[in-house]
Amino acid sequence: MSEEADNMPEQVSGPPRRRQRRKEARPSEIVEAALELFAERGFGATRMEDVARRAGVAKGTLFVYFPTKQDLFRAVARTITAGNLERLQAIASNLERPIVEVIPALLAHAAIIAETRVPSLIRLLISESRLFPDLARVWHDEVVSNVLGLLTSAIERAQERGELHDGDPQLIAFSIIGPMFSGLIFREVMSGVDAELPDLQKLAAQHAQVILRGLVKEARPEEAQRRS
Amino acid sequence: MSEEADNMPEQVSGPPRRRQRRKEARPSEIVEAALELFAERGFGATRMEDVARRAGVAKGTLFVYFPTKQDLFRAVARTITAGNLERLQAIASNLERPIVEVIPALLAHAAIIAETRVPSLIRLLISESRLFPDLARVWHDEVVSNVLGLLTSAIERAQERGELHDGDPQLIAFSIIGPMFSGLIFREVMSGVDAELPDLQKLAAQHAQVILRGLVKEARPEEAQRRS
Amino acid sequence: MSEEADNMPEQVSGPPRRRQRRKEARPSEIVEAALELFAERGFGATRMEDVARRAGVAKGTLFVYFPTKQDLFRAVARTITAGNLERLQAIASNLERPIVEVIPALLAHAAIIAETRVPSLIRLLISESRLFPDLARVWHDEVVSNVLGLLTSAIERAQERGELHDGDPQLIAFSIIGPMFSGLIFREVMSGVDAELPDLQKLAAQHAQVILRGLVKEARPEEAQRRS
Amino acid sequence: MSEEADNMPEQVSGPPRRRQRRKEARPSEIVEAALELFAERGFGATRMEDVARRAGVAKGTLFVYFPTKQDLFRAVARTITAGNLERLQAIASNLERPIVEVIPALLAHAAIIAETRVPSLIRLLISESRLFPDLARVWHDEVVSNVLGLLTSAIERAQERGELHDGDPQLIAFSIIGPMFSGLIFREVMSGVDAELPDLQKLAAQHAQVILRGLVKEARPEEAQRRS
DNA sequence: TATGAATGAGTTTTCATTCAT
DNA sequence: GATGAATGAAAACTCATTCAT
Repeated sequence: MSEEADNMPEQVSGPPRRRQRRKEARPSEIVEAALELFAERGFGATRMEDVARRAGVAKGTLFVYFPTKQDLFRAVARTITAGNLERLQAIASNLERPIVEVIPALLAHAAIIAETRVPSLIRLLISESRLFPDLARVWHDEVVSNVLGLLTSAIERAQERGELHDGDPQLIAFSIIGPMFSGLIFREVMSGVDAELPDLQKLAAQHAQVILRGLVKEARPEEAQRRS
Repeated sequence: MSEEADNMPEQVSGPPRRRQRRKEARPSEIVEAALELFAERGFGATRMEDVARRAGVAKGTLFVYFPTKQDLFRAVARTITAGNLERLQAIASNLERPIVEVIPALLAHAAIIAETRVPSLIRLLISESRLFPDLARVWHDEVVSNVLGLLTSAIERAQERGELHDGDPQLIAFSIIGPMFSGLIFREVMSGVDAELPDLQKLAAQHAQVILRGLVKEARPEEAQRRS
Repeated sequence: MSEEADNMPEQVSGPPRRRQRRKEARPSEIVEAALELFAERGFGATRMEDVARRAGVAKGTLFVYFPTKQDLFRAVARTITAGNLERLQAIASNLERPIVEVIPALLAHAAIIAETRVPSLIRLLISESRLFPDLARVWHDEVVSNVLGLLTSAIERAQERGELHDGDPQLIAFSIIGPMFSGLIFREVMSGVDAELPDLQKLAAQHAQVILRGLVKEARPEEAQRRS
Repeated sequence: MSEEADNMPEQVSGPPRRRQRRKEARPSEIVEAALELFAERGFGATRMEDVARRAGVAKGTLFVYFPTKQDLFRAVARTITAGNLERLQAIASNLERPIVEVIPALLAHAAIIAETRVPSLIRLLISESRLFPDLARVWHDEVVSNVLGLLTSAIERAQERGELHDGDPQLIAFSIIGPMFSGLIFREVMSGVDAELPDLQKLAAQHAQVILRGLVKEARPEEAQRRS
């Protein structure tokens, strides 16, 4: 397994310039380093010393900004949440379009996200929400319920317009997103296994087709696709 | 005598369950106790002492059967896998039926599984596969690829029979199972949050309807349902 | 300054017999070692590692019996208090005698105590009651108020019998004991200084004479002394 | 910016007292702040950061004037000693008067001192003389031996004049001052306990009466008092 | 000089693991 | 085998002290 400080060239090279003063930058540098390590190894298996090393600061410096390891983790969690809030804006702004366009776009977007480090952050949140119960709450309130809420109301509107079949909109949201989420977790967990990983790009495209065929009333999803 | 008894650390876990002293059962009792605790708290946050207490044995006894904590975890992982293999037999035996029957049954089955402790075990595997890379491999080889494989070939056969639309069968499998898997993880992670949790029974029923409509060629899924 | 492990011959000699099992004895051995070091250096300047070394156990063993350093200190404080309670019995049993006998005996007793480690324990309590507020309370309730209370009521009885001059009995108690206490503290604090330290034996004898002359009505304290 | 501000450790000590920025005053302001904190918490439990905050300067500034924490403590000790030297002058100038006047005045003076912060300084010296052996020496040479010396020679002169009974003058000094010293320590240590604390004013008056009766030859102490 | 962010040696504390009984 | 007291390496955390600004 790879030790830390392997892919952070600016750290190891040359004599470490000591005692740089950059109070503004420090906390976020530390949070960023911690985020990487927590995502790689989880909370318990990450040592403060490793975080310090990756952030390029002394062990004690961490405690200048974060009194305990748990506080550091909470800051990391907040950063993750905040980062995803931005992403939400982009999604939200698209949800006014016709549902037959929204769904493929949303799924394609999910496939793109899967190429970022978001999947490993999701894995982190799934793992550590056991030990940090409020983590699940924050993540729910600030991210999950938003995505789900926006999608759900878009579905409701489409149902009211008679475009979609009836059905609980929240569950329909699961029907739409679920396969992408599962694929993303699958890839994340199985990345080390030399198994055939699902191509999320293709999954997005194919699932869009299937789910639209299942959801859209009287519609030839093929036509819908063609239009977009 | 025990003047300091009030200073001794009190464990969070309940009263020690003194089980029947059956020598042969020891290892599996220990594994069972460890399974519960690992699922509750994760590998890192579970102390061997807690496992011992819950198993009703002395700390040292754990090491008689499992040389290290990691070995204990591997035994736990093996048990989880084995447990699910049995479940697989049941699923497999049903996959010969017409696909319009298989899919609703499979989803209903997933909804039932969600009521067991399987979801927390899945969470455990998602969490700890970071630290135990072979865990992901074993889990993949023995469980996931089996389920996915069986379902995939059922889909292939149905496609060959002209019952289903074309499409990558493996990705179709994700379209089918993904929403249930996601709902199950959602419930697991958000159980502590007073949020509206998806009803997996309903999700299974509704998703079956939607996905069949999306997948089945020329078929009125309603008819399919009626037939079953 | 003398390093530890200097006056504990049985510790250093020979290969340390490891892993001796003496659960009964351990806590008190540790408390005893801690007591010595706390008395020598105070709470803050005593390292747990030193306590462990002096007690002849591993660092971790301390934490088996005392979850925190503060808990260890509290156990030490309790031991000190308990030890002095025994001493109190001896004093109490003598207080029924005529006051002219009681006072010289009490002062002589104080001079003897001064030869034990009690003075350094008193110093410890004076020092650390700042950081451990309940320490002062316990010490007051269990020791000080007892000594003072017993002496005070002996004085009251003597006043009622017309043997002693009037006056607040509690303050008279200070007049009696105060010089011995002060001398004891003086010796404790100044022991390292090559100053002339008061001989507490002589102080006890002389102060008895003086204070009796000041307290006893119509009495020739010389006669009182002669009788005893 | 200061996103983590809420994670920063909040100090127990009050709001930073921003004092006038008078360069010359700096060292003594620092010493004063340190004096207060050392007296409140002792040397070990006082952090340099606390001292800086209370002195209204930056942490680094302390080290401009005092190379180490121990040096700061020594400066504090010197200040205490110096402060008391002044007090000594006042006492000394009175010791020429008749002993029956000197003793009550001295005791009354002690009762007044008890209302200042001197008792907590005495406690500090008692506590820290363990770690700072020269502290005891300085304190002895510059304060204690002076008081004791002056009082002792006053007693000697009175003995030579035939006013007082025979006896070791130094021990007589303990008989005189001891109760006040003890009462002062008692109040200091037990101030947090809701116990009955001795009234030092009354103790001074009553002990003066008692001790004079015990010390003065052929004298009615009542007359002596009346004269003063 | 004054500052306060940064440091790192030193302590406390944890807990998997050992081993005498 | 079973036990649980004891261990000690490893981790979290503290704080006097340094030094770039």
